[in-house]
Amino acid sequence: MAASKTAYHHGDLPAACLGAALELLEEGGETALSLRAVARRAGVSPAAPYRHYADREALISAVAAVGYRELAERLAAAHPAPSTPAQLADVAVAYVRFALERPALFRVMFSEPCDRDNDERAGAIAAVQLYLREIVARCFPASDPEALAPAIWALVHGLAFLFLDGKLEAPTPAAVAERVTAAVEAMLGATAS
Amino acid sequence: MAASKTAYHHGDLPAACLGAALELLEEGGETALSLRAVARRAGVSPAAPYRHYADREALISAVAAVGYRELAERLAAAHPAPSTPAQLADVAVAYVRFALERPALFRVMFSEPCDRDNDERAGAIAAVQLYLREIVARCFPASDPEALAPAIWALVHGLAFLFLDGKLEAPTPAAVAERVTAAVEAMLGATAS
DNA sequence: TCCGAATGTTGACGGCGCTCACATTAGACG
DNA sequence: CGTCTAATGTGAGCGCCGTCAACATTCGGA
Repeated sequence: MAASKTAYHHGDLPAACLGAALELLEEGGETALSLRAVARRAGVSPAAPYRHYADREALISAVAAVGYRELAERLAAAHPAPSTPAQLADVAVAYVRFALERPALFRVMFSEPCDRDNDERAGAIAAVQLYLREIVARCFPASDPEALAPAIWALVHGLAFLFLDGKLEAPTPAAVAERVTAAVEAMLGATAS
Repeated sequence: MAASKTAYHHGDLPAACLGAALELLEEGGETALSLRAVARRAGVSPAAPYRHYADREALISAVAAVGYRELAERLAAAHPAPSTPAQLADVAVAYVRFALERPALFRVMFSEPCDRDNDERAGAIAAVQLYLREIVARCFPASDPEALAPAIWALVHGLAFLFLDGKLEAPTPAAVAERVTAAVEAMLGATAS
């Protein structure tokens, strides 16, 4: 739009690449996310993205960062500040639902060695951990959050991946939600009582 | 060895490909596992593997199947028939340790859409589920295995991936084991009591 | 012994990530 | 308002990849 007059300089290639990458991911999965395809979609030569992203990994990290933000929004929308196991289960369902609705994005967020040098990703992870610790402290005041928070994250994260990879089956989103709440309550209901 | 006289027909190319694939995976991670590299290592032309594996996916599925067998062995070695939460925790530690010691193989086993048409993979998954259900029935006779077994698998599986992807930190294998047992007991100790 | 089926080779196609030399332009500075 | 530099995009090209089709070789049964 703002750059239509020149046709040489794009205007905002970094953002355009990010958008194109997210679209490609949605449409064709991880494999469809190639730098060349991104460049094509942005209407630019194959080498242009390299001015803004060091390599494919860098673009993917940027995509992952977007994913972290969207996941955080979804969790907050499920419940802003859960304080009971049932509310925690709602957040867990939102987590798994996000994974199943945007599988490629979720995989990009978590299925990579996750280079430490990316501050944005590291920050997002730290934020998740802090967020979880608060929830656990509210829901289970008697527990040790240092042990329970990672355990809960692992439980939910594991459910997400097992469903994603077809290791656990559930025909409908509602069935998924049911199995997730069942799993969470099977573990945490007991802990709470 | 047995095929050195002809030099045209390999002798057992499928097995050689599988072996080469596992080696490449160990040495260079997922990215190093290309059909061409496998063919090179097997001392054969790039197109030869296609006589035995329909495509890259098929080879990878075969690799994954090997991984499932090895994982099963490791779990059985940790404890043949766990019947207490502590013994279950040992199995959990073995699971996570396997993931961390052979990260690329573990990723291949679980980080793929897992095409349904592969009986071998589907069978392996079913076996894991059955195995787990038995353990749960032994450890927590009062519980509903239908809900608890997937939950436990998810917990351990999630721990494995979070460690693998650097989302949870632990400097040494011993520290990993400690965190895993802590997580398992934080959840299951309460359930058992 | 001979012939078909199984197996391996050669060569090719398009796509990929990435690099380098070059072209174009924006924007700071005089 | 002009000029020069740094930022940005282009084009060509490298080696790798997955995959296929046509061809060569060999094994095993009739």
